[in-house]
Amino acid sequence: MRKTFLFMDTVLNKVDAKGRVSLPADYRAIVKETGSEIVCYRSLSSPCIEGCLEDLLDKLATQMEDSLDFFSATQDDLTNLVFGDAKRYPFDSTGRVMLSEKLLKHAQITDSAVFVGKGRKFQIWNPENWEKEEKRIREQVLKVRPSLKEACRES
Amino acid sequence: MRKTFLFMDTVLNKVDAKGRVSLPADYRAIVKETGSEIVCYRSLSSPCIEGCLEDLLDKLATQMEDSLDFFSATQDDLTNLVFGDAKRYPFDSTGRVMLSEKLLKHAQITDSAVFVGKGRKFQIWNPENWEKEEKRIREQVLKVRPSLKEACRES
DNA sequence: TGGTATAACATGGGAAAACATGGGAATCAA
DNA sequence: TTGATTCCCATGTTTTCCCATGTTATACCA
Repeated sequence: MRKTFLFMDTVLNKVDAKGRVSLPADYRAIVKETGSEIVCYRSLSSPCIEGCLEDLLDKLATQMEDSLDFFSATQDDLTNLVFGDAKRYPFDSTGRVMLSEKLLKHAQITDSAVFVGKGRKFQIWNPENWEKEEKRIREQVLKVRPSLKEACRES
Repeated sequence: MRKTFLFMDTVLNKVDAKGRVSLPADYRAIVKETGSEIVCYRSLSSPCIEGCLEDLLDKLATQMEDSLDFFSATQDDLTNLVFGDAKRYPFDSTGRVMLSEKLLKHAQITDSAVFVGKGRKFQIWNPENWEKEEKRIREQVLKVRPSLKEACRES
């Protein structure tokens, strides 16, 4: 049994006519070993799909549940947004998930998609969009190089 | 056997002439696997129906019982309202619940309803109302974005 | 090192199961 | 009896499951 579970690497896969995509093998291994499930939702900040293990969202739900604040308005908004958009995406015996119309549209994905590891989460991008985004990020990082340490701590 | 039980996603279903609605399949799976029951009540803050597992209300009751002086009188009143309004909603063999006149009226639901996941709870909205509400929430959340980041980083 | 066998993987397509939904019969209460 | 509620069956659609194929990566042996 391994100790760490990190979504890594960048993998390009095809999206077929039914909206199915192969989940990278490494990701599938994580799901199997943790006994959890993949959950996806529209990224709040970028035109991409974001995914993580259901465990992560469950932690969030437990925090809310235990906060002794059953009727908080702020919590209400947040939970609606997060859980209302998220959905389980189990993969079949060949390792594919079926992404919904809503997600594909948000990420402008048609016939192929790029999986990008982010540690505890991962993202799914339209290939061209990701190319631009990666370039943007690299430039941005170089620009703020001196305070790079700082920036990483934030996110 | 899964580890986590979260109401998620946004699902639009029809309400037939008898007042019956299909409970989303994922929700039914949760009910079956937990052996609990769906409980619904009128939301205190919004024109919608709120639902959860009976287990959750039991937990709320326990919290009230164990830390009486911890809660404000207001919280106490709110809890009374919920328990006074809540009722079990079992589903039939085809997976449908029959929502009461009272609930439907409160949520202004006539011929279709939207189920919105909230983690340990879920809501049922009139489709048009939900559309407006979601827009409102998105704007609201973006406004307080920094604290959202905070919340996500935690988990 | 080079070449081959083997396994893992991505992907296409079709069959089977699950699902939402309409309608009717049976049951129950006023 | 009337109206409402529960239960069951029927149908069309969507989703899931499973088999087949080609490709890539890995392991093995000479």
